[in-house]
Amino acid sequence: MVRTPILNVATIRRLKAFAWATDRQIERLLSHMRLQYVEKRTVLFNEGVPSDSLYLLVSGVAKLSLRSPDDERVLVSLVAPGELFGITSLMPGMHRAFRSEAFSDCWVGAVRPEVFVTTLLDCPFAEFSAMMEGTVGRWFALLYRYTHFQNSSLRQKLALALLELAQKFGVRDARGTLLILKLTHEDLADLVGASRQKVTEHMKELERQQVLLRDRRRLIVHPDRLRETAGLPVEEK
Amino acid sequence: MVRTPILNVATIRRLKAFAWATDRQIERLLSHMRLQYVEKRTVLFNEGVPSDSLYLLVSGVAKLSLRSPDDERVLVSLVAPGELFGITSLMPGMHRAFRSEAFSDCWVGAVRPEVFVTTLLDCPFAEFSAMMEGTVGRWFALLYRYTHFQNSSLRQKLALALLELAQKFGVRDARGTLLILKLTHEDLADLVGASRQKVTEHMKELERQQVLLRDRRRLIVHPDRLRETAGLPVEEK
DNA sequence: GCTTCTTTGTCACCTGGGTGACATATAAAG
DNA sequence: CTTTATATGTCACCCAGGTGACAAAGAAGC
Repeated sequence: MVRTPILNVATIRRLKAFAWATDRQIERLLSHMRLQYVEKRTVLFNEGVPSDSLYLLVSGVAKLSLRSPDDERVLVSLVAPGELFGITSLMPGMHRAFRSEAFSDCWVGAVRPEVFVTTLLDCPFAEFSAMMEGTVGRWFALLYRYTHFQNSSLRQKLALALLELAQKFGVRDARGTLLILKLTHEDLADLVGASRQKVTEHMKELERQQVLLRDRRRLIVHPDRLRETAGLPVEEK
Repeated sequence: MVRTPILNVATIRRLKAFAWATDRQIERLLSHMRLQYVEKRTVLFNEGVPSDSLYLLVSGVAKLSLRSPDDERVLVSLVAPGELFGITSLMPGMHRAFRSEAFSDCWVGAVRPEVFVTTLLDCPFAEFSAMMEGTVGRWFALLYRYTHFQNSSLRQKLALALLELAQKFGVRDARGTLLILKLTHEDLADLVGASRQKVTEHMKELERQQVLLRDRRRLIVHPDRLRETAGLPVEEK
């Protein structure tokens, strides 16, 4: 039998969660928090689904993971009691980046992100979340790339890196997406953590496969084919 | 000769920066922004230094990098015009995670983070930054680990992952830091993106070297020696 | 034009870590 | 105390990618 934990200000303080908040704020927040028991191995949310809740791990251990190209699970992080997770919910329209599941039996508190922001910060949710997106949103893209690097071949890493570059520096072109940057193979190698020589080899190969082409020192890439070689589900954002 | 760009609301809109802000807010922000020209290869800030400015890339390309254990440079990201960078300045007392330098000649605008927050969001800086730290701070630790994985050997990755776990799940113990978690080698393998077998081998080796020891199925690690095998500067944070 | 520097392309060779296949421990279940 | 499942150890073998070395192309300077 499982004893339901008591969630009050003292518990929160012991967990060292919301350390910056006042007792009054925490009380208000708790009154909006749904506490739930999650059995080991149960999935709380899956990557890709819309995110509408923010979670506080009260006890147990939670796990964040994602599926890599070759269908392996990458364990991104283990969540400790007192940690907030499901943070994509703080950014408007952002979908879950990772799957979350209980690594052991857990007690989890869930709040709506709007409630979270408006109780702890005296500011409209829409403004806060726009701010978050504008500042840390970019870092998420980085985390995305790096977590997906795990268990990927050099070819896949290259494709992933080029995709990110295409989003940032690409302009539409008759032949594909032109990167307005002069990148050497050495730069690319540093970006994906590989040797210059192997990057050269793979770039040649990608050219051969029509995934990209070069006009002088400028790259023109074909995003759809890049997604494919990166082993991503074709289409979507 | 270099022509100084004009920074006004129209320019900002063209750059698609601060898309969520009103014209008035942008005007106020611009009045506090110092515009500077940065020549290719010039370092704007180094990893590890206190962060007191937030930057907007106006033109050119900037580069974020870090030094890996074996003293190689890891190119973490290339920054495009319109992007904000130097975001650690939004979190109190946080030091720069990466070095930033001009990848090409750049024009960069700098603001104090307090000004940034208080002009764009009607809320005290201290509250906002505490909130940021409490929510996205954890994600930075993740990004830190993953960027440092680049160019690291399996042994170093393991050490890095164990360090992170020690911070989250460790309790002081006579013999070191005890991880209150039962982790299988398979879990560790998923965490660092390696095969179970090799993890077993390296864990044995780390035991032999007194970097960690096992009490039944619980791990006791020695953080300082872990830092060392991870190739990190010993001590600090 | 020639010279020099940087970038690309292609080798041959080596090594860290993946894979499959076991044996042995340890824990859980009955 | 058995039985069964799950974790750990160890090995032989293979391969992606690192390393060094060098040639060929572009760029840039003079």
